[in-house]
Amino acid sequence: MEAVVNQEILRAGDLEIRPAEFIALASGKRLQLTVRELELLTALAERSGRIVSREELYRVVWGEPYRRSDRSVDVYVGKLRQKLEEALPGRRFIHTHFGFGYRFSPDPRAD
Amino acid sequence: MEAVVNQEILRAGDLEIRPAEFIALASGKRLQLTVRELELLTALAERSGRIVSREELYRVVWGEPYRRSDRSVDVYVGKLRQKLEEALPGRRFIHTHFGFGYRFSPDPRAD
DNA sequence: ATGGGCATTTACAGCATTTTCACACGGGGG
DNA sequence: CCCCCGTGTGAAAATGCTGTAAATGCCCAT
Repeated sequence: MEAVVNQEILRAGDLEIRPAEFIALASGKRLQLTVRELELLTALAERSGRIVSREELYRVVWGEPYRRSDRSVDVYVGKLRQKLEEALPGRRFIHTHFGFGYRFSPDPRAD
Repeated sequence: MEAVVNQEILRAGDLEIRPAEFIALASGKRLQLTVRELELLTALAERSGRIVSREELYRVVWGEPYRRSDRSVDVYVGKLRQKLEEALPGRRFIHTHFGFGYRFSPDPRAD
């Protein structure tokens, strides 16, 4: 399934994402994310647990054309990590898989 | 796309390979492979049972040009054996055929 | 027009992966 | 039984990927 939907509410640990309202909450507190950041986080959370390639992420969040040299995904993953770390210190949601891409995991144990 | 399929799940004994997700499992436990390692394992598993020449393996995994002096395939077969041995001790999946190449066999009896 | 916020691009250091290399081993033909 | 050449292995060298910060460009509201 290409993930469910935009009217959905995504939960992942202490995180709650409401794509329809352009809102993400960390332990009930609202995260100050930009549109891109929110969309990237949503895309990752919708694919929770599996490794997602930059190519796929770029396609979904930015829309089609993707050049191997484009580092946008990396940069935005960095920004997300920063804001998530600030909101929920010590947890790590987004994992790097060298050569493959990124994986979102709500569960600290499944790392 | 090369040969069969990326959406496929390959099974071989206690091994399971999901090329689409960049994952290989040994008895359900996830193998920590790099891109090359995973691609080589996939190439071998897709040709399970037959002897595959270095030339063919190199062509499929690396892409064309192959020099007789290149030992990359050997080195990576070594790395795979090491990681497989660690995950599934005593089994032997990749067999050497002196002068010809390698053969992948999921079945311990068919050696 | 100007400033502010966001998106994108670039630069670079650090490190994981990949490739290359040297050497020891061993199977098979003579 | 020996020798030769193909092979396994470990490690060094080269390559390429990623995290981070900072520069640049873009758009909108004022």
